[in-house]
Amino acid sequence: MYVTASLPDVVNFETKLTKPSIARNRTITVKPGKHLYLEGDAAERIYEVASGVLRLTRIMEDGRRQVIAFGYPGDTVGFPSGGTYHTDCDALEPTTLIVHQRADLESAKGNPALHQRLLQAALREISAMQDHFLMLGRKSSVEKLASFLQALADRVGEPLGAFTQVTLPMPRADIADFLGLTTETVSRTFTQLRKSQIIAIDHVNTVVILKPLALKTIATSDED
Amino acid sequence: MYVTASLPDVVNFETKLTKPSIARNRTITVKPGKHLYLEGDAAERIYEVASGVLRLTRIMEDGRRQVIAFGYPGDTVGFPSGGTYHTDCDALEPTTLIVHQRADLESAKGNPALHQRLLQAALREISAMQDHFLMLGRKSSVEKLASFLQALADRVGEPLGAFTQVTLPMPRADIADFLGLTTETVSRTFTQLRKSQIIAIDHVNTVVILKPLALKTIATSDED
DNA sequence: CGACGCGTTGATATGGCTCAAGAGTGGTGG
DNA sequence: CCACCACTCTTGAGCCATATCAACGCGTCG
Repeated sequence: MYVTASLPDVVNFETKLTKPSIARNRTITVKPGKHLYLEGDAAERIYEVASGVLRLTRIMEDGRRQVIAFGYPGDTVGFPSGGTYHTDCDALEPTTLIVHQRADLESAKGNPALHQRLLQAALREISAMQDHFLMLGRKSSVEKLASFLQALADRVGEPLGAFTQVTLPMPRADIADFLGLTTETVSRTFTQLRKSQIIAIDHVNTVVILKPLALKTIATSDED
Repeated sequence: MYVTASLPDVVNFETKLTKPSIARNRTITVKPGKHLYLEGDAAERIYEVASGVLRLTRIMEDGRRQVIAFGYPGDTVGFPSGGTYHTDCDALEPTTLIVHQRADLESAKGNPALHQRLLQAALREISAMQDHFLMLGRKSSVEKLASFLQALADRVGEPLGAFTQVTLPMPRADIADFLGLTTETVSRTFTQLRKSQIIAIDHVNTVVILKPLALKTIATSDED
């Protein structure tokens, strides 16, 4: 109903143990465009992003879409509720994931340390989502985009000379659906930030932050 | 900075045991306008609403506000992240709460059953917030208000003859800040739903749902 | 080389915001 | 019990930010 991908060829399992403290985990890889899970699927596994980027989306019958989150390395996705997933999840680039069992989150019996890790990830998730609410509900388009770039820079920015460079693995439409805007508005807002010399756009998906302070000021013209 | 209430007189503790399976809990009451906690406070307790209604908010420096959620009986609030709360929380009406210790959520040692309950509450919270994203990012004002009324009706609606009645303990401004609108737009949208005979407004804060189907259709003109 | 997908830009439309004025509503004190 | 006041809600008029509709450029791939 929501997607074209068929599940069986979605993932490639490799039986590979990680740290002893987080034993029994496997690693899988997901290729761009392939779905890790769909809304409504039975949620038996929880995934920790090791490399790559995931995209979590919610889609309405009429096609309107909301990108709930992007999953970067260190993020954990697939928290179940009522035994099922509540978003779709696919990969924006080749992504490797550490697979955990739902039971590892929901019970401390098996592996207390892992249980603790997953629990803390869920709590961080709640906190992050609360931030995003403020963004969706109360920020202007520049503030939204500035916040978004700021967050990416803090998280996965790479130094480029004296500046910070951010690579955007997602198309404009995804940024729009994440921020509650249209692609046109996202594009215009990029242009606006570029013309005011706050950012430079190398390649379409490569942003250099020229004035970190100015960006931060716009992004947090509000932050509590 | 954010509020006028002083903390010390916020709560009234009663040492009262509840079910044996959830022992060691206390009940507290919070009066309307009093804060249960503020953003940034050390999060040592988690609260389960027994009666009344709570309001969770996030406020920006310039005063813009987002209502993150309303806490109705059965809801659990105060999930910590990094040891602190990430919203403000106050009461809309006299509210009684079951107090849990942060440790009961973060460790299964003390009371496994309670630990499980709190964990499931956190997972439900994540799921509920994902729904709210779609609302904030992608719905029109009528859709937002209809969804809001629909959710309240499902949750706390009371039969009134053949119809369902919903009491709104919060002012229009709170509904606006929850839905990412202004009070004026909320008011106009109420009028719109009233004029189209979908709802009736008895007293300002008492809504009767006349056409449940029509309301649901508007609310989920999108639902995935 | 052509076609398609994505991004940008332009022109116009519009939903919801802002500013402003009134109408309910509830509380308080004379 | 009523008069007043403060506050919330509603309604109106106009405006503005973002959406919509449309054209075009650019890069990629067959």
